[in-house]
Amino acid sequence: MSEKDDFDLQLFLPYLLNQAAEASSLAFNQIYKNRYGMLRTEWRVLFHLGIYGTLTAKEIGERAKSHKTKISRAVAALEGRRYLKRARRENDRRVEALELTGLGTSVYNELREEARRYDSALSDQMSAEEREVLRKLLLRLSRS
Amino acid sequence: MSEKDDFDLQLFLPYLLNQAAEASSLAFNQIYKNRYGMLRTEWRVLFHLGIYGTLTAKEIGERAKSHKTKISRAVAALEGRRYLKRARRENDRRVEALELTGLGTSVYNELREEARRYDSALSDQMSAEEREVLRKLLLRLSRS
DNA sequence: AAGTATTAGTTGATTTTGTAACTAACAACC
DNA sequence: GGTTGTTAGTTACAAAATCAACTAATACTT
Repeated sequence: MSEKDDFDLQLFLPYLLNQAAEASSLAFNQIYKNRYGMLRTEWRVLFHLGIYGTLTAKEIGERAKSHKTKISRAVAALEGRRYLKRARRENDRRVEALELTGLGTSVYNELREEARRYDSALSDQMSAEEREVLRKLLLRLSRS
Repeated sequence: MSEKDDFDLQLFLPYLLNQAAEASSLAFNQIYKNRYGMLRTEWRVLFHLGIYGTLTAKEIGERAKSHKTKISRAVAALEGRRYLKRARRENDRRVEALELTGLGTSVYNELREEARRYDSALSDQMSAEEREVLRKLLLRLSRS
């Protein structure tokens, strides 16, 4: 424990953010992983489609700041599990509109409820003002 | 942009934290990666040793919450680059005490200065109180 | 002191990610 | 209308992370 140097890694924001992100998503990861065999990018795609209805792979990638190969693979996996379907866009046949199936929607609904509960449990550890400050700053950092 | 669902992914803490963590470490990653060819776990090990002087692989793993195989490989890589040296502990020959070499120390010193600058640039985007709240909450979330 | 259990750390196989090159469709320019 | 450039998405290969099995040393138990 005795430091020979006064740099505090625990206070270095990129490190601290990573530790907090990892610790605070651990239990949620287990849910989509163990219960539905989904990967991180897969649940993100699922949520984007659940929330926005119809999107293209490119749009999801931009929103989630994920590379198109990751999205491509996640979409293929979700399609294989019959959670989503693709529809080529007639006026531009490079693009495909992605949309959840009934099955995908019901999985999304379940996971969304889990997410709500999970987020509440985390948020309960802070006051309303703290929560506000935290969300504001994290959003700011996400954009920078 | 039109949502068909009112769940806000941008406000879901595990997601938001991950986005913020990723965005805010991106530029720093480039520094240790491009300048020293280091990987994430490698700079973490380097920093732990730079800060605490001497640690075992196990201790680093506990502090950084990283699995021992990751640490083992990072240690091997840093040793190969002559950034650290190992010393078997005589009273318990399973354990090795890890310590930075002169070269490792100087790399650590440079990176530490980069980290300080980098952290200041991020912190400058917020008020002193905001910074305080953020750090406090992130620490709390890291432990949970 | 022999046998079993633990612990520190490493290695190998599998899975996942990242990078680059690719295909197919469209756009722009001459 | 043919060449060149761009865009959406996929595929192939390399790099890295994860998980399980392993070795070597120590600790417990009888």
